[in-house]
Amino acid sequence: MYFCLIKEQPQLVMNLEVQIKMNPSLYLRDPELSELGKNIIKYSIELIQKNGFESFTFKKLAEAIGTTEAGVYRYFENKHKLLVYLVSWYWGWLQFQINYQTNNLTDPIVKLKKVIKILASNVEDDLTTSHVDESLLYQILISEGSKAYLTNHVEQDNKQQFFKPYKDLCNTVGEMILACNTKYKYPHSLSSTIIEVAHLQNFFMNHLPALTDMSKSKDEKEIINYLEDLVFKSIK
Amino acid sequence: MYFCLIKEQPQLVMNLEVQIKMNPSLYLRDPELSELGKNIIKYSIELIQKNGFESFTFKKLAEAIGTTEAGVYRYFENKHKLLVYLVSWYWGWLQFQINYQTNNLTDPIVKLKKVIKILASNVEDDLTTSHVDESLLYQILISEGSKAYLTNHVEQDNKQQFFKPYKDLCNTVGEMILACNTKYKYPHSLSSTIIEVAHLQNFFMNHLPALTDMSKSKDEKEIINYLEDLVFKSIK
DNA sequence: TTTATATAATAGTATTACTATTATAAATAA
DNA sequence: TTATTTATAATAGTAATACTATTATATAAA
Repeated sequence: MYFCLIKEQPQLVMNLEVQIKMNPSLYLRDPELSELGKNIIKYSIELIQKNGFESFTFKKLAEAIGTTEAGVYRYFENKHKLLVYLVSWYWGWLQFQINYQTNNLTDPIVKLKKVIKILASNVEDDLTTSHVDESLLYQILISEGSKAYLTNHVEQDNKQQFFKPYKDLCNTVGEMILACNTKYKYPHSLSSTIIEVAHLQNFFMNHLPALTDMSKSKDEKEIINYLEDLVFKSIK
Repeated sequence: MYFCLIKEQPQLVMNLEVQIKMNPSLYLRDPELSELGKNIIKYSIELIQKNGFESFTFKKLAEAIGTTEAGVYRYFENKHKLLVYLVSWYWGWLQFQINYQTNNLTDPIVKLKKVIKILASNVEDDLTTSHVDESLLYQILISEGSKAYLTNHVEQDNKQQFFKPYKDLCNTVGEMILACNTKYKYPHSLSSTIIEVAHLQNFFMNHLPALTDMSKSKDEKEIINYLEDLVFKSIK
């Protein structure tokens, strides 16, 4: 299980809050368990989205929060692990969203279309996760997501299960592809292709429009159309 | 024009050498015009491929070559511009390869298949480019290629035409897609998708096999099969 | 009350990414 | 020829980054 519902302030109201279960190897101290920890998550999302991962430092983060550099280091070993934490959090949250939103659907094609839409859409901030702005996190995934695994230490990171949420999601989508056509030969590859291309085309559309055909409208609906065309022609 | 044939050692033999014309904004001094410059290219390819771009520094490069850090800084402003230089060089070289190898083909489908193969294959070292090992450079493109544009300064870089070779290649492949089916709606997006997915699936196959269906064989021919399936079902 | 334990702040260090200054060599002009 | 410009290279820095070690403070248990 990757997520659970927890009660907060049980003495006041039944305030259900979604919490994504994270791999403990990603952090030194669980950021969910303190105000400082939650601020580290909140402000790192803001800073990385605003200035990019390269210019993001723990010193700048600490200044934004009003703590010291060492304060941040007590929670995360380095900025790369913090990025992997944020990216994993997003995959876990997406997994929850997909399960939740496709739960009631029976037609596998309708289901897969819904998933493509979820993968390629900038969501509104989910208010059940107070310190995480999913909309900003989606932007981070587009611009910085692949940097979580494009390193020289991917294989060690993989051994520590850092990419399990991504692989789980890829499996879920792969199964939905097979539900449409059991004979399709590349369910996992197509699944990772949809996920990555959704982000890439979004980045290109906004920054390098010559690499897409969605340059004029800059509308993510066009990316959804392109992906639907790609996927359903492939598995038909 | 992005490439030309130049003569070297004309007094000895007609030794034709392919030279890729590079955007002068990428360097402070043209590395092609001196021994030190050529060594910077050669050893940066070796070091980045071996240890990854993050751990690559001008100091380590200088030590490998036998010069000083400041010696490298005379050629490149920073390591990111050097990466963009290498990536651009590769796209220019690929453009040349594609033009050269599909020149004689008339059937647009045969032509596009050839292009997919070129895009997804690890080439052997092209001996006409003495100081560049294309095979290592291909590995760099897979692991580090997207870092050339996934920055906060993409748009400034784009204004300086840093990504022109990539866009030109994307256009060439896009035209070949249209030659197969003039009514296909997403030639540029499909083109950038093929190029990026060729690299991504290769990386996943070798490092995160759960994200692909080519994990057992680890054979790039399977990536070519997957891409052919994807492309020709899409444009049919 | 003492002692352990957790947490936080201070003050460092090694490395990275550069830059400014000085030195040397080659090319050209007087 | 010598003087002078120009180009190139080496030395020695600096500011910022990515950490770490040590010390201080607060809290909780014995």
